[in-house]
Amino acid sequence: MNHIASASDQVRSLILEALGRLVADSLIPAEPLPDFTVEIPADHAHGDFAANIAMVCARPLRMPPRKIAELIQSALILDDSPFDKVEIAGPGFMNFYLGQRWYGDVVRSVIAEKEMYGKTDSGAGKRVLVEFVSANPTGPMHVGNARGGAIGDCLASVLQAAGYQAEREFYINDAGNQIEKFGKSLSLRYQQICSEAGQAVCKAAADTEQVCKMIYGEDGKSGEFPMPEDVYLGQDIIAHAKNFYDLHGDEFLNAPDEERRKALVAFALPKNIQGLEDDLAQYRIRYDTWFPESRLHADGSVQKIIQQLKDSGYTYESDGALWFKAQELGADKDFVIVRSNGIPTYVVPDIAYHYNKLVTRGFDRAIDILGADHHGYVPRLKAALTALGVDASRLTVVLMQMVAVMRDGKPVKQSKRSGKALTLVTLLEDIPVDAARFFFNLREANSHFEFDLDLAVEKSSSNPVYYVQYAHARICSLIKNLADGGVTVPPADRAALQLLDTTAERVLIRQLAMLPAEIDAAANQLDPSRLTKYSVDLAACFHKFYDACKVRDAESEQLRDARLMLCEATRQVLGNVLTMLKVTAPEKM
RNA sequence: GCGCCUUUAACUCAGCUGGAUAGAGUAACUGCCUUCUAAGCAGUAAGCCAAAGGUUCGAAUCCUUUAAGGCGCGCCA
Repeated sequence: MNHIASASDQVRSLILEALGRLVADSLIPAEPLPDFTVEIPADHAHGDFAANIAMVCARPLRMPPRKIAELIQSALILDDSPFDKVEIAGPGFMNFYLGQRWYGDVVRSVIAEKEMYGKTDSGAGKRVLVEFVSANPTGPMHVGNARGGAIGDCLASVLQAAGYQAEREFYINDAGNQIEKFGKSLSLRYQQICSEAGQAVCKAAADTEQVCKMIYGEDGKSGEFPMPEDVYLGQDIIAHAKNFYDLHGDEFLNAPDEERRKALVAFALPKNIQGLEDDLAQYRIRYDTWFPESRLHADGSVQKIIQQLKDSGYTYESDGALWFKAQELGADKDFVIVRSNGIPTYVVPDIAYHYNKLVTRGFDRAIDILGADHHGYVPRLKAALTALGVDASRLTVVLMQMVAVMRDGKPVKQSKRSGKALTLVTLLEDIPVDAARFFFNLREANSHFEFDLDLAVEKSSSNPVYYVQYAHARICSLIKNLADGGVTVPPADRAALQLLDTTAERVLIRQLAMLPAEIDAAANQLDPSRLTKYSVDLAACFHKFYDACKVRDAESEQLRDARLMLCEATRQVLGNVLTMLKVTAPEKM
């Protein structure tokens, strides 16, 4: 039950009814009315809902706003409404104040609806595919993937809570140039290991890890084991080569280049993909689908898309390559889809992939979580979909700004190529999953994010996740204490709940009431960080209530029971939100 | 050169479709545990909302210009 939305709707209809009476009594002229807003004022001294009807009517009615407000007020009938009173304030705002019954109803709803409380059906069962992380399987995941993971996973949860049929998907780039590069890198490392110098290292080193370190050297490419420019240098590549060597010895050393690379990729790639799956599982992310790019090549989708693009008339040949007229469809410039060497560029599988999502599999919407460095590519992808006759607005790309990793107050360079970037796994060795997920979801995707390593490693109370978890643990402990004394949470009782009338109690209840509206807002704006912020606010409301109101030693048993119900409702809501964020809700800390 | 993003307190950031005296958390300083978890609460101090114009009853929010920073602009992915 969304008590906020329903109260807000009632403000609107009460005003419209009042205006109708005023017109009927000829107290105001029958003019068409402009739109007006009903909002929740920042300061609750200004009521629980404020309407600007009088101000927006000033011009068409040619009357001062406060005068209009007074007329409307005199015509309002508040009986049977959730409101106690209406006041006129400031330049002509009409401030509506909720009555005690409304507050009690919120608590009753939460307790009755339990883990269902907060869910809405705004999504009307529409099928949405959320694709996120989709990290390159040629190496480990980095900090940016950690952010994308937290955002994408929570967004999917939020959409589900808002009544969408949301699925999570990981797109595996297991084809194309980067796989070539992967093979080349593995092959070179394998050859190095087979070499005399490599064998010497293997004998001298105690284990594979040490072999990797020694071969990697200072920067991964110099010293005894030089590497060219266009390869992956990370130690994980060396480890794969070494493991492959341990299995096969040098039997592939003199094999044709192509064959050696193929064997190495076939050996290493599945391991990497499994690694991604394991690491993400540790990060509490489980995908509905792992979709391999190679499938689109194998089933002819890529070739078919090229033909369809040609048929659309939006292609032309130039310099022996096939170009797509993206500019005519809103993108910044045209781009190549098939190189002069006959190999399609990376965008083609991408187009085929999104076509697969929206047409072949028939999702109503596709949402991609991408790093901001891909922003230039989005209009191109959309242009291609448009050419294919797909409504491009069904694809929404949520861009996340880069994560700036800070150590000792200075930015840490994230070099992907040298393999020295901070990995998700390393990160999770230092900070708990709860903290990482919460932290990466604290800011909206579009905000530039500063990740302070020293702070994250600290595990200190400055991390807001503890603040929220503490509120939950505090309630659990409180309820347990009372239960030990024979006092259990009573069945929702309307009369008792009327007693919750102090500021702290009412503020807390209003915050409980906000959950469904927050979920809808987060789903509409594709911004799951709203829920994280909501949980912090809710925890703050509870801590204040806890400080201001005694439960066990309340003035009366009835009040004690009412407060106990409020605690239970708060525990429920905190739990519901933390579940969505996949952060644990501890019973004690 | 062109495009996208950002600029709010000492630091990290909120501020919903324009609304009433600009918010939180850190850090600083003051108080509050013989009573339900002090990982908490209350308070003090801290701001020319990057700058300048414009739109209107009303602007941190919308428009234009400027400045600073980040990221893109390949027959790489």
